[in-house]
Amino acid sequence: SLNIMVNALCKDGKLHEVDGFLVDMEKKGILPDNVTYNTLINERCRNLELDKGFELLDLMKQKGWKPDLVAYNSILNGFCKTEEISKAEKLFDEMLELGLAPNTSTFNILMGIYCKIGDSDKVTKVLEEILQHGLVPDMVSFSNLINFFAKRGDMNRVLIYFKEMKKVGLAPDIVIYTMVIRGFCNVGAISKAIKMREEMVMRGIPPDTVTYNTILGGFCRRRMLTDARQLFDEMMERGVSPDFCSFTTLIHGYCKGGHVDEALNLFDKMLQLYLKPDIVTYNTLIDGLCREGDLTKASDLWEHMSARGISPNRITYSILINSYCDKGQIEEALGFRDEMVQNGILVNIVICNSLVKGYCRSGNTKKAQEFLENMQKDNVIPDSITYNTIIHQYVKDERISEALDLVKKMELKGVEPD
RNA sequence: UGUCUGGUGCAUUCG
Repeated sequence: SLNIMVNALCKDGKLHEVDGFLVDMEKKGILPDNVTYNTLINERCRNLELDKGFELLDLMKQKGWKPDLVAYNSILNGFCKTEEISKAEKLFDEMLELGLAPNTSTFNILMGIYCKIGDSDKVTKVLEEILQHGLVPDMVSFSNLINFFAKRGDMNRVLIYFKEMKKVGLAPDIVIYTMVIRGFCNVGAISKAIKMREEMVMRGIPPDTVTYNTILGGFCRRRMLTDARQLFDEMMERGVSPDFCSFTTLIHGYCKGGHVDEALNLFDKMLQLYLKPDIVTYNTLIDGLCREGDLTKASDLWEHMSARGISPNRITYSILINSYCDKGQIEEALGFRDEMVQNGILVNIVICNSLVKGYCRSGNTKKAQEFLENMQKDNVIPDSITYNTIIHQYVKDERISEALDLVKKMELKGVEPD
């Protein structure tokens, strides 16, 4: 019951109240046990306070408790969250030396790290290790695997794991199905995505709003706006209400398809339904309007947004900056950048790349190249897009030798030309 | 009583 209380306090984010509570309990003669310590260690690690976690680990040893697998898993998870991979790997080896047999959770934590850094070989290896240790991958393992490979469009792998999980008696849930659908959409296999939706319905898992939004996004990316609209209407009929994401997705589709008018209609409809547009909705529309050259409406929306208490974020600014850069109006773009920085938002690589383009378009490749050199001072490292932008401009201007020089330069800097 | 993952929408070059 002490542990239940401690656990409840941790889940409520009231870690600071735990110490007092433990003191009170100690007066009554109730002492923490290893589960108590594990709970606290885990909470500290989740809050990225690994040093505190280790302190607790020492404390529990002092009190005569032997840290068990759960304690180590918590700390391992802490290293995972802070992406201290070598420390995590070291700790894992230590666990083995201590004779602590890892469980599936241990491997899931490791797999999580490799997913995060995008190391697909290691991800696969962890799965093999699970099997080598005589363990069984669980729902979390499969979630990780399917999510990871679906995002990268490796649908062969996704289907292998999807089948495998069924084989070991795990029923894919709505999230798994949606991840698979998203993967198919990403590789443009819309019909397979739709088949998946049918399968989930057959298995008694009706698609929810997120599932629909995923398919909607797939249609929109492939410019299948009629299908998208049909699906959107179908949602209503089936009682799965479109949410603000559904609207934004469709608005995005219409904007990219050059139907900003229809996008604006949807925006009105959204307001009528009392669905609150968020910053993404506004950004999407502002981008669409800028591309149309309708700066009046774009700035109307900016006002509308501000009036509703939503502040422009880095992407909002990048949209405006990019719009001016496209037109070669570098001074206006720089003005917005300055305003942004004054508002405490830092430049990033996307914005710098836009500005490089702005210099190129205003006929000043020299300035563009200067800017490229200087952006490192802002802790922004030029990437292949930065170089490509200028190279393309040189090619367009038939200044081939300068283009080749820059290719050499990017190779020298360790940026891969494509 | 304690440990692990999760699904949808916005900006930069070329595509």
